[in-house]
Amino acid sequence: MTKYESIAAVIKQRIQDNVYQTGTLLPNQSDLASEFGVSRMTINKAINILTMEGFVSSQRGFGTKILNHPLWNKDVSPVNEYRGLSFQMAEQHRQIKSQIISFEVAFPEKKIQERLMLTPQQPVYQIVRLRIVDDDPFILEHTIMPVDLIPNLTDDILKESIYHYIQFDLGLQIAGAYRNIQATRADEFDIKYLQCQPTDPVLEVEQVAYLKNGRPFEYSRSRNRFDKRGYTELDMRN
Amino acid sequence: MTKYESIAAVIKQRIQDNVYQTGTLLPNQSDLASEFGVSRMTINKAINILTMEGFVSSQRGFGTKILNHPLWNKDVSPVNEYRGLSFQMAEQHRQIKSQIISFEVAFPEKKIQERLMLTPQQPVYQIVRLRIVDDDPFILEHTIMPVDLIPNLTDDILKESIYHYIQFDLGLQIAGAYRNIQATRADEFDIKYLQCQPTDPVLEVEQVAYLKNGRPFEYSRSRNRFDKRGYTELDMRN
DNA sequence: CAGTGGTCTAGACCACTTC
DNA sequence: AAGTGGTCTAGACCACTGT
Repeated sequence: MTKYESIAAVIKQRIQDNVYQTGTLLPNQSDLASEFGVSRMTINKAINILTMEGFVSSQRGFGTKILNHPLWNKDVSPVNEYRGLSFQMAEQHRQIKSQIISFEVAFPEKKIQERLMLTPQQPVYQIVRLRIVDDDPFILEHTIMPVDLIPNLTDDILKESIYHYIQFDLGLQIAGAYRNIQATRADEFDIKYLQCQPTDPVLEVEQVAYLKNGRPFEYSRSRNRFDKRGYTELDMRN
Repeated sequence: MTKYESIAAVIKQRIQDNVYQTGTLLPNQSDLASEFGVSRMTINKAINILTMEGFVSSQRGFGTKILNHPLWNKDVSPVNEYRGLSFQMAEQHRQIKSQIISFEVAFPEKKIQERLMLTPQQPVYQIVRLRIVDDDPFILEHTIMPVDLIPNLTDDILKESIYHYIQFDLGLQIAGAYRNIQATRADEFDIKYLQCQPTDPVLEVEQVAYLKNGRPFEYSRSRNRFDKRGYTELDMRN
């Protein structure tokens, strides 16, 4: 934990505890620097974090205003995506179960070769999981990963969190992801496992996730019941 | 234009010109600092920009690898959203027309009062526009904005870019936006103006956009023909 | 005008990777 | 051990805001 991260956490707590009130200004950066006994650049970095997370907004020559709008809660996507759906749901005290529909190894088809930068001879896992939240079918997840990058994948890991396994057990560093979100019609799989009607729309999140070394390690298509879940994000900048 | 922005632009150009090749490492930060005649922190900030934009990925103790994956092109969303759809389409050399379906002033209903933080007595614009790209109906956009914040809105502005008017003519600073993306069924409006079938799914992007002073200035629902357009984003971090 | 945040410097120390 | 990027400092100058 760096200094600017801890300071950001403290200020965030003060906002949530109403020590700093919504609509008012934060103390100026010099004062905060004195209080925390750090240089102003460190305060600046802390405030940048809070800006990206939507807690404050700075204006040169004026100050840093506290926003903390109730609309955006912890459900917003980018922040939580890499901790996986399991983590996200636990945070909201919701029970998540993962039912493994299929779990196979095969050679990748052409589109997957391109997306995951593989040769036709590099085997991949092909996983289909149904994510069930509070006993309702929620998301049907088709996941494809290169075997050489994610070795020794087991049923037990799939039932828990793949992301936890990748980051903590394998020690791989995630750089980010490319996503494409679309509305589609329900296909046979959706009808069967998500228990939806043939005429129901489905929200599909297609994702390619990358490691810091540049290698893509996951291609996934998450098919969401349209009436159960949307994709939410907070997009703030300096 | 700051130093780190110009340096980021130069390095980006070198990547696109293959002076720095995909898969190799960037020169180290000290060398780049010498070359550009700036301190290393400035180089670091430049590289942070390139990281967020998906061009490179750094690993402590190793170096900064050049990614530049062909998958993500200029169509990715967060970067372009605030320049408006007009700008985005112009960049891709596509012709966009905006047909004004309706343009009224009214008192806001309850949901809008909450979203835009208004009293029942503060009037809002209610705008419905059909965005037509290359002669095909693309998006049906329902936009609601407070009159006091965005005065003197005219048909001419609506046919061009609202975002240009807000940022350049009114001089307002945009902080960011909250979005919720869902799949829904086509309603009567969609069928009529997007020319879709009653059973077609529709991709709806619901957005509340905020100014730096904390005030929300826009609530919009963009209804996209499911077969014409998805929502794409690149989500990279340090 | 005084006060604010944004940028920038020239160094420093440290965590980490690779050999 | 050598080299890398991440953090941090103590200052400085500047652009911008309010009155």
